[in-house]
Amino acid sequence: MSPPEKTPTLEDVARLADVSTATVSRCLNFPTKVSEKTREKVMGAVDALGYMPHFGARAMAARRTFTIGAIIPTMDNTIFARGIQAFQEELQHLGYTLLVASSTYKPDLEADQVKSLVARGADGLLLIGAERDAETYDFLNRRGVPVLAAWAYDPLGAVSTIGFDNRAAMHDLTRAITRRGHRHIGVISGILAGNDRASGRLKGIRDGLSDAGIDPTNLPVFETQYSIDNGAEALAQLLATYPETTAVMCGNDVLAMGALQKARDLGLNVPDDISITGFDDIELARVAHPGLTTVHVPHKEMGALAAQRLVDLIEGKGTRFDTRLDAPVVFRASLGPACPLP
Amino acid sequence: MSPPEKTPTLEDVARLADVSTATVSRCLNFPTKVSEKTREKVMGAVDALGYMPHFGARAMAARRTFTIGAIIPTMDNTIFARGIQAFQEELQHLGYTLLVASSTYKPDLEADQVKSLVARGADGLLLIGAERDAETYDFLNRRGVPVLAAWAYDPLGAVSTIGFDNRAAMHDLTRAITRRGHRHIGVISGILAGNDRASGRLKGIRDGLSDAGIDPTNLPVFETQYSIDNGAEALAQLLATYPETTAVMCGNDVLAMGALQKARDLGLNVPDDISITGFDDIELARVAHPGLTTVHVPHKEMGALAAQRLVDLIEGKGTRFDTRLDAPVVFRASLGPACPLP
DNA sequence: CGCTCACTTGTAAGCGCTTACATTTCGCTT
DNA sequence: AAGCGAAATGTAAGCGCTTACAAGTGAGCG
Repeated sequence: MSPPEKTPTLEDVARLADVSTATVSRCLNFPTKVSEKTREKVMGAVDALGYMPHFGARAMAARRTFTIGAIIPTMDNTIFARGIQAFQEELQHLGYTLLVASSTYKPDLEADQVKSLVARGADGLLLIGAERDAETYDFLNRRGVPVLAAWAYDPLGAVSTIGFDNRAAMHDLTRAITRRGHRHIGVISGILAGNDRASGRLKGIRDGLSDAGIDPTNLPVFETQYSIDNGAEALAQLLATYPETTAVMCGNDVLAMGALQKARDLGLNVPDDISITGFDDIELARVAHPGLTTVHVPHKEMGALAAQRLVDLIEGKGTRFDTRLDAPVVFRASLGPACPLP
Repeated sequence: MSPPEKTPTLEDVARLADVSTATVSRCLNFPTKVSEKTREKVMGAVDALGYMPHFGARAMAARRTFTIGAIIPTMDNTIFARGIQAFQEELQHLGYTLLVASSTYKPDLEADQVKSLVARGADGLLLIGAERDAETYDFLNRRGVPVLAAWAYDPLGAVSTIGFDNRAAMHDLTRAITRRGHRHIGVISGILAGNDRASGRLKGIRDGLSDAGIDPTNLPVFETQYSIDNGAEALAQLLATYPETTAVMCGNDVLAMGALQKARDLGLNVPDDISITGFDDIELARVAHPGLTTVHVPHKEMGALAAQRLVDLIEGKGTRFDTRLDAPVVFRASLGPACPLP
């Protein structure tokens, strides 16, 4: 085992190519600013040495990193995967690198990660949802770091947003359910505290029920962390407490999958005995049996657009963007007959 | 909108606390090396200014980042999520930060990311699987960057590994299947090229069949990327070509889920008409209907141990580790009766 | 009461890169 | 052939932090 060789530096390259460090730097960053001949010499030296610029040094000298940070609540399920994937692809396209962190839905962890990403030199940040401490936004603002809140649409909020209207989408879905004649509806929601998406969705349900003349005051709401198991567990509890329920609206598809499985385990037929709906339209929703009626979130579109907007923000091509996307209801077999209309 | 204030530097803190920059630095990095009194002064100044050390500068000066990079093939499904989650938690515990990149199963993209992570100053790297270009390992070796290959066990390979024996695990599962009397077995595998886990698993199947006196030469193998849809599609093709098949072994749970759904769509009963097995034991496998017989991969244990080993490697507390974990078969309803034993 | 030694603190030299500014080179014009 | 501006290159000053080394400060000791 030979001792690790000193990693080559810009200076080594300069020496080997017999030019100044400035020329090497220019050659790497602005190839056109250098003559054909020297460019070849330099590139030859770069290859020969296997040189790679030291990121920290570059960040320090250039005050730019071409890195963007994203903090997502969880990597544990695929809710955010598609969107982030698209975000990252578009970013790469635009010449930026993505750094992802996961906050496990903890606001204070998120706050720390914001600082850490900024300390790491992130040129901009993608955050999920728009609701968070003003302190965090202040910090970012003071530092001059652009932020984009995705999975959210709030043109009046503190920062640029891109997303859809969680409340409106769930409102639509609720209307579809009440129109089918369902009167006894239960909700399995994600944890509401500090999660504007979850609370927006719940609001949509309540509003939808009101519209249909159903008093949402005593709406059964079971709040639990997003996971299949929790969804299953919640359904069991829900039905134990409110056996008259004919439709269960879940805060996302993962919970709905759990509910679906549990319903089957309980010997219930979906949708004949009970209807179940989700939110997100992840792959699973489509292949589930029965197919899950849910709200389609335009993950890919949102991710790609988010990248563009954020880069625009970073490069000063705008100071505020709010983009609203459609999140239509997708009807599949899990929502079905319940009662004839009254 | 006020202009972004200059972000405070170590020097600002030093000035405010009326000490030298060296003292501030020491105070932050080795609190014990500084007197109680100055520590308070300094920390007061740090808070007052909202100071955060500039990561790049620190990396450059200290030649350490306390950052570890991980490159996983995909974030698109939950295969790696649990393991990485555990890895990250343990890392945090040990005072390190995790940087994740996704290679989308492309070896050359992975190679680039290795370089990028090293340029970013990663003190060590976690890679998935042990099979890759010697060039990459050479590079890492020359740079003196420790690597740990997870989801792999190969004490003779180029680098430290932690994982389980993919071949042996699948061999066990195959034995269980042949013992039930299945003779017509089909395989839905992940892409084999450049994926030692996928090929190890296939080898395990072939070996298992040989053991049972079944010639694996003409074993039907459908190779496809990991996704539910692809699993479904592959099952359809498989059954169209080999209708006599009574058991389908899938390269992972995601493929198996697709196969399960498709089987139902085709009006087949699992396991009465056909048995289906997976690999990984993700949450879905347990709640699926019927429950999926699969190989349990000790994701959490592997992730946590990987963190410890890698940090040991980085801190010079060893130069080579190979850890082998158990990956037992988990029997659930998807593997069932087929034929009475011959 | 002066001296040693163990702590604390300060000084200053980089770490590897970018970039404003100075200088040189080169192709043309006159 | 001299002169000129544009293009190419070099010089050197940082960017914000760590750390070897020097210097200062007291407590404890004879």
